[in-house]
Formats: sequence, C-alpha cells, structure tokens
Amino acid sequence: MENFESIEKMRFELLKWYACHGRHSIPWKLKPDGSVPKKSEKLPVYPILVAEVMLQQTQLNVVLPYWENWMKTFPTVFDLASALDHEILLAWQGLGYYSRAHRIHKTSKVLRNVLGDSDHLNPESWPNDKESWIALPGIGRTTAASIISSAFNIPEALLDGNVKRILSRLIGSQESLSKDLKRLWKLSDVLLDPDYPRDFNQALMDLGAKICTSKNPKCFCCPWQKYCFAYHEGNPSDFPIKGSRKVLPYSVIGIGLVFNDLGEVLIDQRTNGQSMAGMWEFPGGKQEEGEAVESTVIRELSEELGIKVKVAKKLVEFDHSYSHQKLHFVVYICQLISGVPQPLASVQTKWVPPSELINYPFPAANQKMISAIKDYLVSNQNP
DNA sequence: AAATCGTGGTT
DNA sequence: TAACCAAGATT
Repeated sequence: MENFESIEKMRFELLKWYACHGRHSIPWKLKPDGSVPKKSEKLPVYPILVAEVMLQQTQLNVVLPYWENWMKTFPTVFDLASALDHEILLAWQGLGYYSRAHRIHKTSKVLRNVLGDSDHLNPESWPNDKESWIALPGIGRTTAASIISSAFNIPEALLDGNVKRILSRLIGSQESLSKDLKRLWKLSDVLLDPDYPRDFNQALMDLGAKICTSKNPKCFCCPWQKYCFAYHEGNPSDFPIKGSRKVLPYSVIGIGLVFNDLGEVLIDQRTNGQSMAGMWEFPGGKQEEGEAVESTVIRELSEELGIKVKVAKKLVEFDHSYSHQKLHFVVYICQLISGVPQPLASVQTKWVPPSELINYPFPAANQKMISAIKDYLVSNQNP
C-alpha cells in the first residue's frame, strides 16, 4: 500500500500520544467499576451500542448527556426492546437524525431474541463479528467496527469523519472523499494495530478531534507530523478536497397554533413516511407561490386537519436550517371556527394544555414555538 | 450513487 | 437567507 517506512513505528507513536493526550474518561469505554480495561478484557456491549449510534454525525460532548439519560431510562437492551416508540423519541428529542432512534429500537428487539436467556451483562453472550452487526438496523461498517473494537478489542478498521480527514491529509488524497473511500478503508485497515485495536481506533478519533481538526489543525504537536503529506505541502486545511457547495432550498412555512375554548393547543404526530417520523408538531405547511402566509395556514389546516380557522395574531417568526433545506417559520395564533380535527396527513391529532407539551417529543424548530407560547401566556397573565 | 436525514457549535 | 460541518446509514 502506501510506502511508509515503518507502520509499526507509526502505531507506536500514535499510541504513545494517546497515552498522554487521549480522552480516557469516556464512560462506555471504562469497566463498570470505572477502571481502564486491560488488553484482554471485554466491555459491556449495550452501553457501547447506544453510544456508537448516538455518535453518528454527532460530537462526543453533545452525546454525553443524552447517553447518561438514556442509560438511566433504558438501562439494559431488554428495557429498550420493551419500551414504547413514544419513550424512545422523548429520550432522543433534540439529538437529531431521529431515524437512528427507531433503528436502535428495532435492533434492540432483534438482540433480545439473539440473547435469549443468556447473561446480557456478559460480553461473551453478544455477537462479536462484523457481519452480524452490520445486518442490524442502523449499524453500518463504521459503527460495527467501533462496537467490535471497543467491546471485544477485536481488530476491525473503521472510517469515520475523523479518520477520513486524518488519512486524506496523511496521503494527500487528491480525490474527493466519496471517490477515495476504497483507498482510505484499505489504509485504515493497514494501519490498524492488530495488538491494540481498541486503543488504536480511539487514538485515531481523538487525534482527529483534538489535533487533526478540520480547521486550524495543530500539526506542531501531531505524532504523525513527519509522515504527513499535507503537512509537508503546508496546506493540511485543504484536505480532504471538498466538493462544490450548493445553496440550500429555501421555503416559508406557515404554522397555526390553534387554541380551543379550554386553552388547549392542537398538535399532530408525523407519519412513518416523513422525516422525524413519530415526532409531534404544530400543524402548518409550505407557502405557495404568490400566497400570503396567513392564507397558507388556513389552507394547510383545512387540507391536513379538515378544520376552518381564523388567523388572529403573528406570535413569532424565525429561521431554522435542516441538513438539506432552510426554512423560515411564521407562527400564528389561531382560533377554531369550525370542524373537528382529523389526521388527514398525520398519525393522530391531539388537544393538549400548553403545560403538558413537555410530555411530547418535538423537533427543535417546534421547541422554539413552545418557548414562544409560554412567553405569550405569561405576558397575557401579567399585562 | 447521489440525495436524504437534525442539531448545535465554530469560524 | 452565513457557511461549514461533526464518532454515518440508508435507499
């Protein structure tokens, strides 16, 4: 492969750096008694599974509090398997990429059958081969390798965002990441230390998180500086080669906060076919060409709920960006004129006292609306 | 195989 | 209406 002088030396220098500067207090990488696992020791699998799925496209510091709460709410894989979708989404709320929550839920049910009556606290009861893990919902090549190398200390190469960035700089890849995956996977596999795969993989990710960062990499204290093509070229920040950035489509969304005579607000649950499936939301929809936003709200609530509303007051408006679109939400207080809400474009609808909204999982954009509702109600009480 | 899927932090 | 993007998987 790449003609490095000594791969053994590279491994040693990375592991030496890791011993001094790595992140050694990640809870799911420690034994239940809090000590660092020895080379031959295995770790509980379920906490690692939860962490690795949460870590998909999500940074460690964001994941930590969610992982802590998740482990209290669903302490074992059996607790997770028997949980309700509603409970899963409440625990995942705010973390994003909600399909991950549904997939790990499905995976837990498969694992419940696989484990059967065996001791789920014993790592030996769990599958330890890559193919078995990749077959599970929401587990891909990198997540499977992370689980296997972390839990069992079995050598399995991974290629996450950190490793892609490190390796593309190391070899000065002139291809975009998507066109060079095969080469980078091979390189990750060649470099992986067969004797210390758990530490080596973690060391790579720590190096990417702390030294070989996307912007302003700290090459001056990088253990692989002398091996790095991009460092010698003087332009590590130019790697990996980034493709053309395209402008995100932009839409205006009209939202209707419909209140009934009891002061309850109307919410609906998103369908399985939609993004953020199973999450709740305030009804509304996309503004059409040449349409006033107030009219959007009236039209959408008629189409999706079969009700007629009066748009009373604009409560708040704000921007919210998703991965592949930007939305501008315009949120109105509405009154119900006629009709009974029907779930024509949702799983179900519900009238809820504002104080009870906290019991329903909402996407982040809707959380902004909930805050606005609370401010509005408080200001109405104290004029 | 290119598009899709969230969010919050950083620059 | 800032751009970028991080411990990816799925279709």
